[in-house]
Amino acid sequence: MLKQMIGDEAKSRRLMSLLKKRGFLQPAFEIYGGVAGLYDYGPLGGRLRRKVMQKWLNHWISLGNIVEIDSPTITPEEVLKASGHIGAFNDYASECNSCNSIFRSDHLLEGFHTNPDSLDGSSLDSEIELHKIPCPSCSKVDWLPAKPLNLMFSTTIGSSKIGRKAYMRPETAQGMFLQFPSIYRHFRSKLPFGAVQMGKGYRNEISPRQGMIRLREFNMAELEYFIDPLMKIEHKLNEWDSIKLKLIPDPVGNDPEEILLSVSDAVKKGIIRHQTVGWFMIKTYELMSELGINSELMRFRQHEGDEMAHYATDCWDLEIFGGYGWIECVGIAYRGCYDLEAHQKSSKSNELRAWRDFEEHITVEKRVCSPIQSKIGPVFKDKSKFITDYLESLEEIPQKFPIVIANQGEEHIIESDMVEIKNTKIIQRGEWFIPHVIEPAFGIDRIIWHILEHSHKEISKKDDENYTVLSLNSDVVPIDFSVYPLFEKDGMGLASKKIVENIRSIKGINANYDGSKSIGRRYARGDEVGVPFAITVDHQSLEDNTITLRERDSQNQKRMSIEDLLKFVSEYK
RNA sequence: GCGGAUAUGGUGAAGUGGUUAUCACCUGAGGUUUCCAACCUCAUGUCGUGGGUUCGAUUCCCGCUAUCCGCACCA
Repeated sequence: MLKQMIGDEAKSRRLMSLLKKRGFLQPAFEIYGGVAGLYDYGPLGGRLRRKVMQKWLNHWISLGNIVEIDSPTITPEEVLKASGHIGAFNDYASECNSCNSIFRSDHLLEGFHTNPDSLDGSSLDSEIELHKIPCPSCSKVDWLPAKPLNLMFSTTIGSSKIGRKAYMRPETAQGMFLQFPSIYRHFRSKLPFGAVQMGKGYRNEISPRQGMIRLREFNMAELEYFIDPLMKIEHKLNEWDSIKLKLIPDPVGNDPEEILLSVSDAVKKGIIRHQTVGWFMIKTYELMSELGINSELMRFRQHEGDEMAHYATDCWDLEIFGGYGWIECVGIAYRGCYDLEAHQKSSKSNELRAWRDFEEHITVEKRVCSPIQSKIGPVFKDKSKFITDYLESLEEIPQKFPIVIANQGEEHIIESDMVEIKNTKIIQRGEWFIPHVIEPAFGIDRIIWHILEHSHKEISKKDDENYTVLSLNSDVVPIDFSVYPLFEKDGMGLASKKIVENIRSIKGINANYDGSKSIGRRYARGDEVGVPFAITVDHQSLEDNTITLRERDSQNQKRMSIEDLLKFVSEYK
C-alpha cells in the first residue's frame, strides 16, 4: 500500500482533476492568474470542510471540560513579541548579493560555530564574514546583512501614520492564552480544562509547494488544555490497550526506529513523557480514524531535542502518509507554562494564573517587625511607603535599634519606638501558580487532503477503465443520499423528487436528485463524490411504494419500503 | 528565490504565422432505454497574462503569474 501510493503522481493528478472538476478544491483567484498557496473550497469541498470541522469540535466539546472560543485574526505586534513569534526566537536569513539565494544564517555557520542558533543578526554577519563562508549556490562570498525571517503578513490597525503595527495571526493559540482569565472564571477556577478555536491562520511562505500541504492561508484547529502540573490526573489509558500506535521516539543518537506500543505502555516506559500527552495522542488517533484516515498510514514521531520548539518539553507529531510521503498533520506539544508566563510578564497582567489549595494549611509563625504608622508617617512623609514595605519584608528582626536604611542616597533612621516586634501567625491555604498547557494543533487542510487521498479508490469495473470511488466516511460526506428515478417519465421523476424532499426534512441530512443520463452513469457520478447511498425509483416503486437502496462501497442493492427507508435515513448517523 | 520543464473548453489531450482551432470525456435540452459511465440529434464553452516582432500571433521573442521536478526555504 505504501509503495503504491508514493510516487504515483498520475493517480494524484487524477485525484486533483477530479476534485477540481466536481467542486471540491481549486487554486484560488485562477481567473486572475492564481496565487500560490491559496486555495478555494468549492460547493462539495465547502461542505466536507464544514463537516470535518464540526466533527473535530464535537469530539473535544463532548469531553465536558472543553469550550470553544473565537478571537480576531488580526493580532497586535506586542502579543506576538511576547509569544516569541517576533524577536529573540526568530531565525535569521542571509541573502547572497550575487545570485539572490536565501539561506538560514545559522545553517551557513554550521561547523564554524558551536551554537550559531544563539547569535543575533550582527554577530551572525561578523561570523559569516570572519569565516568567509561561500554561497552554497554560486560559491561567492558576498552576503547582504542577515534579516529576521519573518513569515507573518503584516498590517496596520487604524490609519497608517499613527496606526498600531499588527500581523495576521500565524496560529490561533494566542487567543486561548489571552482569554485564559475568562475561561478560568467559566470553569469556576477548577483545573484541568481546555479551550479550542478553529479558524484561519496565515504564514507568508517563501515558496509554497505541494498543493494543500503548505498554504499561505490555512484552516487550523487548536486546543489548549490547562493543567496543574502538581495534580495527578488519571486518564484510564488502559481502555485503548487493543490499539497499538506506531511510534518513532526521539532516538538520542541512534537511528530512528518505529515501534508498536499501546499508549499505556508507552507512558509506563517513559517514551511518552506525560500521561495527558498520551491521552491526547490516542484521542487524536481515534478522531482521525473516524474521519476516514487509514490507521495503517498514521504514525507519531517525537521531536528530537534540537528540533523541539523553544517552549516544549515533549512534542509528538501525528504524521499521515499520502502522495507527498509522511506529512505532519497534528502536533501535540507539552508547552509547560511558557505561554501564559510570557504574556503575564509582558502585559503586566496578573490574571494568567490559577490558585491551588494546599491539602493541609500551612501555618507559619513568625516574629515580625511591624511599623507603627502613626510614628512613621509624620517623620518620613512621602518616603513612608518605602519604609513600611522595607520593614515588613525584613527576614530577620534587627538586634538593636536605631537602624539605618539607605534609599537613593538618603539614609533613614528608624528608632525603636517606630516599630513593634510581635509574633504573628500566617496561614497559607494555597498558592498562585501558572498552569501548564498541552496543545494539540491540527492542520485541517492537510487532514482534509489526506481524507480525500485515503478514500480515493480506483477500481477497474470493466477492462482498462478506471472507475472512481471516494469512499468517504458517512460523517463527512458532502451528500448523504442521491435519489435516481430509473427514468424520468411515468411519474418516477415526481416520486423521486418527493423522496428527496422527505429526506431533506430530516435534520442534518443532505439529499440530491439526479435524473439525467443512464442509471449506471448516475451511480458513477455519485460514487465519484462519495455519496454513500443511492436510492432508485423504478416501475415497481409506483405500484408498491418500495425503492432500492444501493450501498456505495459494496454496490449491493436492497429493496425496501419508503417508510423503512426514511426510518433508515433518520437513524443512519 | 535559483535552475529545468510546462500553461489550449469544466476535465484530459492534439494542432497551426492566415477563413469559423481539433478530439475525447464532461455538462445542458430532446429522443431512446426495465439498474451500474450504452446509443442518436442538437447546444454551451477555449488558446494563462502583459508587451514586442509581423500586413496578420494561440503559434516566434521577452517580462509577469501559476503549475510540476530539483535545490533552497518551511512544518
